[in-house]
Amino acid sequence: MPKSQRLIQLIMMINAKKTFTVQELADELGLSTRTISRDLEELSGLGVPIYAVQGRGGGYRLLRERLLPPIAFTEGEAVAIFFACQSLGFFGSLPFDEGAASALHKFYHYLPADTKEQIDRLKDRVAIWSPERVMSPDALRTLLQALMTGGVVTIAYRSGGGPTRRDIQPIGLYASSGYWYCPAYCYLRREIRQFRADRIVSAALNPDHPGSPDIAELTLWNAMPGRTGAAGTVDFEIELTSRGVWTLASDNRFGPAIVRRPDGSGSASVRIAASDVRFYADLAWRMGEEARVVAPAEAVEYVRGKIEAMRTRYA
Amino acid sequence: MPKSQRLIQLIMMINAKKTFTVQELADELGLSTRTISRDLEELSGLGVPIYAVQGRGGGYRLLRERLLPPIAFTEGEAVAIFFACQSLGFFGSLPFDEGAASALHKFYHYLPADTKEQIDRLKDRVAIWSPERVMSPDALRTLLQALMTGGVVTIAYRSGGGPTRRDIQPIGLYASSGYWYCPAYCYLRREIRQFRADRIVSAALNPDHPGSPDIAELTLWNAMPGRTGAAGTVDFEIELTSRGVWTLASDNRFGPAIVRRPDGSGSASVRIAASDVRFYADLAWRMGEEARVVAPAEAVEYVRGKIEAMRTRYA
DNA sequence: CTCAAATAGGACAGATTTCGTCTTATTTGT
DNA sequence: ACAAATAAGACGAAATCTGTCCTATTTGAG
Repeated sequence: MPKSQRLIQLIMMINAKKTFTVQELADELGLSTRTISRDLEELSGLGVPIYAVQGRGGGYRLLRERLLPPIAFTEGEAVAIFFACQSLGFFGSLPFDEGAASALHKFYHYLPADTKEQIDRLKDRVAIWSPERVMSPDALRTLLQALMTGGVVTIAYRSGGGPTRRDIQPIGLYASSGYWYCPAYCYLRREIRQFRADRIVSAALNPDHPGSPDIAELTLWNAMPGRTGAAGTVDFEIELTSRGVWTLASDNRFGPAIVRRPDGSGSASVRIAASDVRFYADLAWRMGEEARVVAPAEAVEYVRGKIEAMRTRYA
Repeated sequence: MPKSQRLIQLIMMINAKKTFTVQELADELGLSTRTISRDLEELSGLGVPIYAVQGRGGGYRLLRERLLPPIAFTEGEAVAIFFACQSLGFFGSLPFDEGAASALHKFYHYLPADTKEQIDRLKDRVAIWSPERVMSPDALRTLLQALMTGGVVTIAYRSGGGPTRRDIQPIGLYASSGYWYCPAYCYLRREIRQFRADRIVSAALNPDHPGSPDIAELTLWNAMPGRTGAAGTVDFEIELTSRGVWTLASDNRFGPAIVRRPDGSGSASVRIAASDVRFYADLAWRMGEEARVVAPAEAVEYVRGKIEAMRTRYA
């Protein structure tokens, strides 16, 4: 095999191992150690971040960097990666932050001139915003670490009923409309719950609590549909003004269920878990006069109660 | 220069040009055309996506791919890029979709085994969700294209007052809490407006309308603060129950302004543009009994009116 | 149709690099 | 002190690479 090809093969082999000795590589490639030694020297001069540790137990190491072999990216791919990393940056306070930032740099730097131009033009014109970046990334980082090891985290949580302290075993971590949520098994309540990361006041790995392997195996996808409509379902029905139809059309809960009338107004009926009635009633409440809850009776009563409460407050 | 280094230099040179002839490279490197020809052959066999066009005016071309030189990525960077691309995918209906997907593939494929494991573990446990993916990416793609060329787009828009048809010149494109917004100069209203992409029924580039160069130079950042509080400002003041404090603490408009009382309740006062009073009153309305608008009087009246309207509707 | 500008690729001798072996020095953990 | 590693110089033999000189083929332009 010609040297040029061997070097590339070497990069890949190095890439796959963390540490290695010259002897190992020499055996694998059927070459003398001297040759490999020279090759590594050359690679090093070429920018591959390896370094040598002399002495017994020594060998070559990768400088905590894992190099990618010279993959070719499409222009489109490069642009996509750029924006993906950029939006990750906008998200603020998230586990991969620095990684994304430095990748962005390297990436941009090595891009051909005209792709750079294209990116320059778009970079100040396209963005993915997340409304806030108030929380510290510490909690997120801890949760992420627990997620990888399947460990348990002790958190101080600002819940609706006041601050609590509890052990949780994270199952996943997801961002939605600007917040990070962490579904986790709560050892205090003995069930799977969702925690909003910005309400976690402090978080620390709990090394004494082993955690359950069963829970460590759960993923976002099979933990989420936990909304087992245990107590049965009801039909939630609302009347909408024409403006209400317009506003709610883009809602992903009601939107698809809207039935429009010729005059522009409409109605929507969705089947929901009985336990979610209040939640949906609150959704309808937000719409103000544009929506009127028709069923179930419980929801109508709830809204009426709310109206009366408001009247009293504003009397 | 040894061949191995020359090959890498060649990759970079190729990367910088779109097309080139063997002669050019030979001159630049001071080698014979035959050698360069052989080198290119080798590079091609190595996976560099070049192809040749024979005949007069021919030469070598890059297969619409721009290769990156062999950059080394940190493990952290690789993970970050992976998730960045993944979340881009979750966003659905966005211009860089396929690019991100295929980059993801290449990336994953070439990753070292243990980084792969790490990613595998996280991939089903960490996600950035966007609530919906209802809209077709066509409109977005058109807007993006106009953004790059500084062109004008004719859109059919489902606005609050009913469907309209207008020419707009896009200034930017951003995603926020699950929606795509396009700030653009509207030739119908003769001012800069925000359009929500999912309300754009159809969009097509308007080649007859040249568009204004001034507007093409605007970016998201200098177009957004257009909220020039022309008509003066007012203090918007609300009272909060303790639960109200808890809920609103994470709001980025009111959150920082909340003043807590010993009993857990609180109040918040923010200075806003006079024209935004209704908007803020609606925000407060969503909180139901947990918040009571105190000032300005206009907002209090607005809420009272809303309560009465609700009473009537639910009578 | 013809010409010029490209790539495609074979053959071969001579130049150059690469490789293995041998050697010595140095570092470092046990 | 020893063993296991890297570091690096020297040198002849082997392998590769390079340039030159070919011939074919493709393709656009006049």
